[in-house]
Amino acid sequence: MPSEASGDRKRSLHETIRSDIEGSIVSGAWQPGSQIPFEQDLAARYGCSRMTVNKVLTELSRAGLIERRRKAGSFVRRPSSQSAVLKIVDVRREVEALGLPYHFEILRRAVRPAIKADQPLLAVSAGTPVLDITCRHFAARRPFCLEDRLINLSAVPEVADEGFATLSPGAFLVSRIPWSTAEHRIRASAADAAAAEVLLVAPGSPCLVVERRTFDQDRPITHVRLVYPGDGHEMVARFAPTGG
Amino acid sequence: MPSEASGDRKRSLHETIRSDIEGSIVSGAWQPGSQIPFEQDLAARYGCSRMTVNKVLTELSRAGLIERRRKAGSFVRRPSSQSAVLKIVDVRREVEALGLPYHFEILRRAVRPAIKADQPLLAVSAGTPVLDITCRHFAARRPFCLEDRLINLSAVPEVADEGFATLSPGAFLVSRIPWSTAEHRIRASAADAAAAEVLLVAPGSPCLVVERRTFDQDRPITHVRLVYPGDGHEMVARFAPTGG
DNA sequence: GAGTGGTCTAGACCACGAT
DNA sequence: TCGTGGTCTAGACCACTCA
Repeated sequence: MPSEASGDRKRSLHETIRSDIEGSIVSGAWQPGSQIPFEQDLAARYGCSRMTVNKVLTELSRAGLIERRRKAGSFVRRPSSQSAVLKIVDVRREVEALGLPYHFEILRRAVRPAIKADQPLLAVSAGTPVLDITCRHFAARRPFCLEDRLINLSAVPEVADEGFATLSPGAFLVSRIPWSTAEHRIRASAADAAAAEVLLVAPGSPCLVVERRTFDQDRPITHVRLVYPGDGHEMVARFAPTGG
Repeated sequence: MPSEASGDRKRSLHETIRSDIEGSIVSGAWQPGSQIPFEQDLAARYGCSRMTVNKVLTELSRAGLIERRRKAGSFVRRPSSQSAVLKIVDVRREVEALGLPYHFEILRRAVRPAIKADQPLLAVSAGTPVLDITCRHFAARRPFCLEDRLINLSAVPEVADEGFATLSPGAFLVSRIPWSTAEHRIRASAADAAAAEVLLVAPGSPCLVVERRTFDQDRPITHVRLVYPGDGHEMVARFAPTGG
């Protein structure tokens, strides 16, 4: 199994091991759910110490390719539905990173009880008070992003009194509210009439839509949908194989 | 600087160290660009071996929080403009995660010298041999994704002889080639005529476009553009703030 | 040249969890 | 119970790079 193949440039031992295992998984040679060799066996096979193998398997575990259980061993993880792990900061930071002046405006704001249609977005029972807010972000005075947000007021009651004079709803929440989990969805979508009007694009033109649900210990905090118009917006990411 | 605070029982030493350093960085106590202590100093400060500190700093480096240079030391990285950090495994795994049968086909394949137009995609000098390949991925026999890929043959010469009979180009590369960095761009785009025909959608309909450039130690390996048709495709991500 | 990070070793002890 | 992974050590050598 050790590759030691011809033409391999100078690679460290753990890189070689990792590449071998990753290849076996991605190629399907090691099926999801199947057990991979124990650390000791891999160490013997590669003629190295267990630490070196452990480093590789720990990385693969963090990367989500394998799952490890004490006493049981390590297993190829079933490809989870998550195809992406994503971090997003704040629209303001996003705009300023482009070197453009930023401002935003609140288009709509209402405190109301949650209705059934809210539940796929914000998992609260009907009747729970929510803050329903729409906001438009600008970069260099041009519409940059449309934000529709629901906030669970039973989890964050103090938001009801916030005027969002300087901080946008998203920035306010980030600064005040702890959260434990977030879930993102990214997709391409055609602009509907309302979004097209607000974003100054033609109806039906492609938009990048980012939806995020944020939880604190399984308690829903907020749901936000960000609509970025047209080809203009790119999300750029740079990362290394194992890093978070 | 060691926390050693009350109630920190359950955490391992390297978690404690990581948390301390991460805190100093995100709180702004350690400004971007400033140097952080050497491994030996941190080891002495925490009374542990250099390996333990090295593990933490390697993780932080992979996570993009710090930058490390031999002889010079480790430094707090300036927050980059990246709005997202993203991991994508492989289209095959993506499809199988949806519980759908997967297959792919090679639509076009050519070995040719790089031209100037390639340079924004793959940073190789003109004339360098590249493999230019187009491939269509299917989920449940319906077009799922269109892949246009350039591979730097001077970095990966063995790919020129690969038939991609069972492994798609992406899976093949992952299984064979080490990489140190990848850069992703995600955007919404209107399907052009060619893509629309191959993906069986109407021209101009919104598509999710993911572009990825992969490097091994600053040497370009491959550029790939994945076009996912319509509203159908979502990238879902779940993550926690700690960034593990 | 000298000092840093990058990697690796050959041990060790512990915690967890399957049996 | 007892084998596995999780963690840590106290060394070591090498490669890179700054001075």
